[in-house]
Amino acid sequence: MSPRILDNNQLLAREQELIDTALQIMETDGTAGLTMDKVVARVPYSKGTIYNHFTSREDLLTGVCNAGMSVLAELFSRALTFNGTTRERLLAVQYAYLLHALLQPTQFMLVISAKTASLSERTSERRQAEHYQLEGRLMGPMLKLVDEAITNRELVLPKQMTKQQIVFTNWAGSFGAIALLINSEGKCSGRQGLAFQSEIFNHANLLLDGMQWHPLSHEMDYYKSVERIAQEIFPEESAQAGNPQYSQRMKAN
Amino acid sequence: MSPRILDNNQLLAREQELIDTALQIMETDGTAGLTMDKVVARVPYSKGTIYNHFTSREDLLTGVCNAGMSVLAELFSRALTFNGTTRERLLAVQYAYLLHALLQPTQFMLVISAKTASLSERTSERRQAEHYQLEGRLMGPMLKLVDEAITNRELVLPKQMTKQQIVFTNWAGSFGAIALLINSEGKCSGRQGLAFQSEIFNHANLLLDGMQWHPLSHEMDYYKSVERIAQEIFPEESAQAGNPQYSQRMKAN
DNA sequence: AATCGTCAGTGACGGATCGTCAAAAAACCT
DNA sequence: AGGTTTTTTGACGATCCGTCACTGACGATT
Repeated sequence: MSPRILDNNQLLAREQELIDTALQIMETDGTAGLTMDKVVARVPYSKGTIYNHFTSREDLLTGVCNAGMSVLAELFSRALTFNGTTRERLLAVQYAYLLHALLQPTQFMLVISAKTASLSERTSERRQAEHYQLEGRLMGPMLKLVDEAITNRELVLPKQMTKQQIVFTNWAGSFGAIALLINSEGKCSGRQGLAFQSEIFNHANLLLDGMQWHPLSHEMDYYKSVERIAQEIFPEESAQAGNPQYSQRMKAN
Repeated sequence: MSPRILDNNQLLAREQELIDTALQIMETDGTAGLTMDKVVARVPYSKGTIYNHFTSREDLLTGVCNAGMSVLAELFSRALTFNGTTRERLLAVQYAYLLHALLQPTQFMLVISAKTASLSERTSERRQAEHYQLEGRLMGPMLKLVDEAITNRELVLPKQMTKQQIVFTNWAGSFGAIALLINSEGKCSGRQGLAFQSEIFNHANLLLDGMQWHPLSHEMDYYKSVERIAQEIFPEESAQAGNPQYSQRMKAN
């Protein structure tokens, strides 16, 4: 009656292997350069087997996207362990978001593509559900942070705004700034490197000041906070992302 | 020596015709559904002729994007004629942006795709230059608005921020909020219609309050402003975008 | 008027890609 | 060992991109 039931763990491992290879290809050839045939060539399975895991190329892309969201959730958790005010910890989360975007620009942009009709329509139910669940895992901690800020009296909810809206508006701001900058390397006259980072934090600080999330930016030096976040929470990642001074211990100048 | 010289105006007209057909296809089949063969089928020219105008499918996409930016620039100009404070007029520009996104979601998303390497690498020099020039035509008026606000004393430049950064951060905020919402119809639990609009304006108002652009949102009812903008400047477009109450004169209830 | 030279236009074709499916191989059961 | 069910395979049809050898239209020249 049941000749062989495929080991579920083995299946998941293979799925991860496929996602990893897909990501490798995308890092060199871009999203448009990802081809099922290329994946087949790099992997000991045939095309048919791959299509047993992913219903289409788009389904595979959503898989890569979900994998990225998963590591991002991990970064968010770490960010929230920062020792500081709620506003500083929110900044830490945004810094994590920025790091992720710098280290994995392809995956970062994938999040918006995944919401496109042409992608989501061709994505399997299962993976779509996984996607929503991951969104929750990203939003959840930030909602809790807002709660905490409210009970701490560091934030009072602006008129007719919900906690969800607070989180959304912060996310949207970071996303927009990063998305517009990340694909403008050396195009619009001279913004690069540190400018990138400061745009994101200018935006975040203006927004947080606007909603009166204390301490306001004139009451506290948030540039210092960002440096502390980079050094204490994300030294490795900051170094990789092009801020070598934050890496553990470089030969001092 | 010169058997036949192609009329330049005729060429431009044909190019526009091709862009229009491409846009029509994209409206029904999505960006991914745009195919050169489909364009050929709808047009009295052969594939070779089309490739005389556009070096690749991506070049055509950039052409469609540029056309969208051109009408957006027109909307911006109209928005700036609103009779009100500088901050109200900036809101009008953002409202124009929102309208454009609602009416032409495909073209709206194209702006970010156009910055992707896979697209810009395959776009002709000519059209790339046109693209940058259009960016200028969008940014220019907003820079002038910031200038005006500064001389009016309605805005003082925050520490270490340039006028360009002010404009960028506003643009990024609107872009992020719209981009995240526009592809979430009925997915994330219940946001729709008016919620869409209010998210964008919550974000803009928080940001503008944060940079102390007067009058602040507690000093003035900006919901009223938005309604005035919709009625006085964009009645037709607002109606099309799903706010029928703003259309010129409906049979009153 | 006949001929020639130039250039826009054409569409069949090569190469690449997606996703399928009939058949082969492998695993399991008795 | 033989039979049954699951899994894998890769050749194949369909689609799409972009090219290029060819066609034909038009003006210039004789």
